[in-house]
Amino acid sequence: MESLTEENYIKTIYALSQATGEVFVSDLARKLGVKQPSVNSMIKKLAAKKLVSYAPYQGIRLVEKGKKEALFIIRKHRLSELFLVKIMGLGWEEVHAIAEELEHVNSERFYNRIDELLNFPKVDPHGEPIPDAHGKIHSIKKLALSQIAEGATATVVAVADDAQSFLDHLNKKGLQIGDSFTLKKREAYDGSVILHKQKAEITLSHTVAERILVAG
Amino acid sequence: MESLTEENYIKTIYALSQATGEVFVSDLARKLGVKQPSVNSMIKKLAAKKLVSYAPYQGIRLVEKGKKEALFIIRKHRLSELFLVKIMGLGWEEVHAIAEELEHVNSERFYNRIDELLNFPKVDPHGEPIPDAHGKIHSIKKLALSQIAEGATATVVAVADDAQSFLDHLNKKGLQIGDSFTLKKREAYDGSVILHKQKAEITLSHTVAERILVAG
DNA sequence: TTAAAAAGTTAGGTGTATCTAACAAATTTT
DNA sequence: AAAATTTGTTAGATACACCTAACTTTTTAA
Repeated sequence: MESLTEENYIKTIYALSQATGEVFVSDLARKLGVKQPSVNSMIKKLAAKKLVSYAPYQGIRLVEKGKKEALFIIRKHRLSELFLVKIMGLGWEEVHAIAEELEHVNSERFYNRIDELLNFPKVDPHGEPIPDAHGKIHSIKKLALSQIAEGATATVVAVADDAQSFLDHLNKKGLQIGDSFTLKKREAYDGSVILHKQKAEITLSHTVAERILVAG
Repeated sequence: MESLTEENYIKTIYALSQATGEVFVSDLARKLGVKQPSVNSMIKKLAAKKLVSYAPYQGIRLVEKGKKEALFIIRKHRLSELFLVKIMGLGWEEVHAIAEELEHVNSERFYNRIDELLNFPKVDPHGEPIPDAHGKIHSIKKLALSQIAEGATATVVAVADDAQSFLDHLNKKGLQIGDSFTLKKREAYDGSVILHKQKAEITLSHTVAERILVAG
């Protein structure tokens, strides 16, 4: 059984490693709003518990046990969000903060019941996959952004082109792996799309949209 | 904003003072499963925050601010229990433990929404009154079943014990909140009672009858 | 009314999670 | 290659909530 703090570290390590691959002490400190020495000692502790592996300047990595932990926390978070939207009738933009608290509730019974009431959902309101009761994530179908429907919400999960120029282009547009958006409009004559990502509006050509893989 | 630990102290002080009037350091230590010195220093802290007043050998008392705190925690606990039973479909005997965790969730929005969905209920699944959004309690006079007269008719409104084993016992006897009955006979030698509930005859020991609260 | 039991206190110590200050190692920039 | 920046470390301190051991005060029972 991990402490609330340990849970937050593990969850954040997972999230950051999904987003950027490598997780440094400094990244984690920034994300958690604590100072580096705090992260340093917590990482040592998590490493001693065999939840993470770590070598300076090479990043923190979750090992099997830690990854499993992370998936269970994420399961609780995402089920909570969906539950708050679907059953409690709250708005998807206001549920994150509440789910941050609910995710630390310690009751298999509670979460399995939510799962059941929601009919074993595969994704949360942000389109993120929900790990099942065994901690398994059902591999999400990846779709080209160019193929999704107007009005649909999705999350960028991969790119189909590794070229520097392409990635630079995405950076300039302000789009990266992990970003969720709603497809606002598709122009019929050239297939370009207008996305809404949080408050920003992003326009992408069909060529670019074809190379972005989304799920949701 | 109080810490989780402080919340638990305040809630327990309230509960014990309802049950027995006076709350001693030793009572609180026993109930919370900590040692007396721990309670001693926490009480000092709560007193410094003007949440309780305390004099050795005279008991701990919640002052206005502390009482208000307590009522809000109790509101969250009882709304959680009712919510777990009514909306999540869990059994009344299994919700106490989950509500212990939910009650520390920090979201007015969440609890007010539950309140709304449940249509501003007055009592929880154990018949205990639920403080409203302003911390006000509307209560009815409750009497121990062990104290009512032979021949009298009454309705079960609450239980004075949340223990799983006790609730299971009541379920086995076929008695729940809201049931009406007539007290047919009280055995003089051991205080056990025989109730008639519709056509059924239910026998309860004195110990059990003491823990069932009824309204006439 | 004295002895025993219960109630409460202080002193000093533990583990957790954080901090600042000072320093060291690696990477990036110039 | 030197300088600057980023990244990471250790050492030592703090607040919290708990503990044990030793002690005192009050209440209760013999």
